Amino acid sequence: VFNKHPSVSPEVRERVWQIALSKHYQPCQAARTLVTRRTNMIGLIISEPITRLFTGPFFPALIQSIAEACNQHKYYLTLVLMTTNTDREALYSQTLHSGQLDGAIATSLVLDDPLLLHLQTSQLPCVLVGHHPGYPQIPSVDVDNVSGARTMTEYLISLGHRRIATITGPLNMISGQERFQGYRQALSQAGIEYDDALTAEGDYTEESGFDAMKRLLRANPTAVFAASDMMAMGAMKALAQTRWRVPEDISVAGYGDAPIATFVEPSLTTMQQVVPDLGRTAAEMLIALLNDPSVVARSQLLPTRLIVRHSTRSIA
Amino acid sequence: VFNKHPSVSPEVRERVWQIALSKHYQPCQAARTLVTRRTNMIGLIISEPITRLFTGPFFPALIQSIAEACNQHKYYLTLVLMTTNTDREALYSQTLHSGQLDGAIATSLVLDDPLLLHLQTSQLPCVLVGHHPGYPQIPSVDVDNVSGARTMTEYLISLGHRRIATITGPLNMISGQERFQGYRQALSQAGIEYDDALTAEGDYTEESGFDAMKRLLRANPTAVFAASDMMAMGAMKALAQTRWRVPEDISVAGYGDAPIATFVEPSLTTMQQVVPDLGRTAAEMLIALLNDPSVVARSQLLPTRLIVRHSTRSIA
DNA sequence: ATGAAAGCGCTAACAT
DNA sequence: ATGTTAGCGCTTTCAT
Repeated sequence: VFNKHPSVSPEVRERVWQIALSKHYQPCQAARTLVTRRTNMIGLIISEPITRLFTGPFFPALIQSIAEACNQHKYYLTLVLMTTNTDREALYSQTLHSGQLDGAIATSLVLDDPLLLHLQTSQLPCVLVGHHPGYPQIPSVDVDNVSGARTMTEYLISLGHRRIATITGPLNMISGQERFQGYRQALSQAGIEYDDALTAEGDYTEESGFDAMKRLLRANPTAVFAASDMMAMGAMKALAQTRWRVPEDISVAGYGDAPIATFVEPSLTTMQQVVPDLGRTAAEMLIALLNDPSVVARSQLLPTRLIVRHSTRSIA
Repeated sequence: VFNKHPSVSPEVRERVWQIALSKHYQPCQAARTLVTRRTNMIGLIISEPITRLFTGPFFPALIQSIAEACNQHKYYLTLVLMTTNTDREALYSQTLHSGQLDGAIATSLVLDDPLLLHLQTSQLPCVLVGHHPGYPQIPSVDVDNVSGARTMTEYLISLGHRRIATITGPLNMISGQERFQGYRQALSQAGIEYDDALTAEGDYTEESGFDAMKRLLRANPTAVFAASDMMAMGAMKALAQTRWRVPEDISVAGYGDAPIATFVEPSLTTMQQVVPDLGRTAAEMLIALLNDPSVVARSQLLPTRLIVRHSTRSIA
């Protein structure tokens, strides 16, 4: 009653406030939710086997930026993680339909992710981090994977490289496919024939980059474009083991601008993706949607930028 | 009514279930909470300026392991992060008293953290990751900082080092103080006099390690013990810039066994702390407490283990 | 300007 | 074994 009503005041107002504060009174969210139908809770659903989840800096940065944006707008963030032994169906329907969440941000979806259907039928407002061509109506924020990968590959070509290998991301994820696509676009635009022996699939982790590089060595590339910095670092580790020098014998390029990429010797040439922008944009998009369901959220594609460091060199 | 009652069944049970499933029916948590007084929600409160938060692998691993344990026990995890412009008092009292949380896990507290008082007055069941001597009654899980740091320092001493510098963690945090204390214990046990010029305070970040190392160089150490791997890596960067070779000219040791520490050249000697164990233990402790408030949770100290890699060498 | 009352969707205790 | 009912703590509406 005394919560926000502008009419009650002159009388006891001040005294009530004092007492409330001193007793740490907080209105019970559950009761409030029951009538207002709002929880002020946003769920971040990371639909990825957890083993991969926190090996790179991407998710931490994403979580942080989303949490920050949520806090700023008085929302809470709850983390919905998939564990290996989680019953996904159960978790999804529970999470999405129990009314615990005002909205959801989902990320790291595979192409045929069951979450997408759940999201649709649930009618829960949501925003994707990473777009999905099969569900264009779900608003999303993403980096421009195709053009980023193309830019990097073009850069390697401009350095005189012809035998450019690639370590792709998981090809069952959009980002993996698109970066691969960008790579092929650049090759074909430069009139370089695509060679299957120069492609190896990874899963964004360092280990997968290491393994992929070992396989690629047989094809004698002069450069390699890895679809994530972690894989690029794994590749460099494999190269070091086999006494290839970077960048003298082979140029290595990554994707994502992981802070760690400045550390390795030589520091890694990479495509910058501003993860905090991704997270903040997604959160603000969702919150705008929640505050006014009539707004039509427009999906966004954030730019990437080439960062040249010391792991690539010209072979002119 | 039909939820779990063991008596209702034989009749329509099955049909009701089918319909429920097909309509994605989920009981409304808010209403349920209102009467049961349980939310199945656990809050992870990270009481640290976010700038530091995700620069290392510690928090990601901690979050992941806690989330995993929570999911396993049908709890949700909500993340309570401090942003630079957050009103801490408001956030605390809201979070702790609004009944949104069945319990809390708090970490990264500074010595006089206001959260501790809030936690006490709120009566909310909670577990600390990282103990606090001023609040021994709050159950906690921690790694053995003192003995870990002592072990590492003893190891450096056993390698023949005498002029051992240290880059401490934040001295307003228990872990920072204790690792420093372990370092001093080892020195004094070996009869080496403590030299203030060989100590520099950092804040666990790589940048602070870099800066600290620059300052320490004037004191001509033959070894340096950094209280975190990230600081050790910053130190190695500073050393590389000034042409000190590791480990030929100076040995470098870290703390925490960050995965990244295997990457640097040379790979980093460090103290292993099993972060997933920290998180899981904390979560399970809290959940046990929630399920049966009569249990008295016993604080735990998890062991650390010396991992010798290539950044340290004997100067015998 | 203030007080009273209805009802959100559930659970638990009770009555059949 | 099943159906009925009270009330959890709030917001909102309506009556004073």
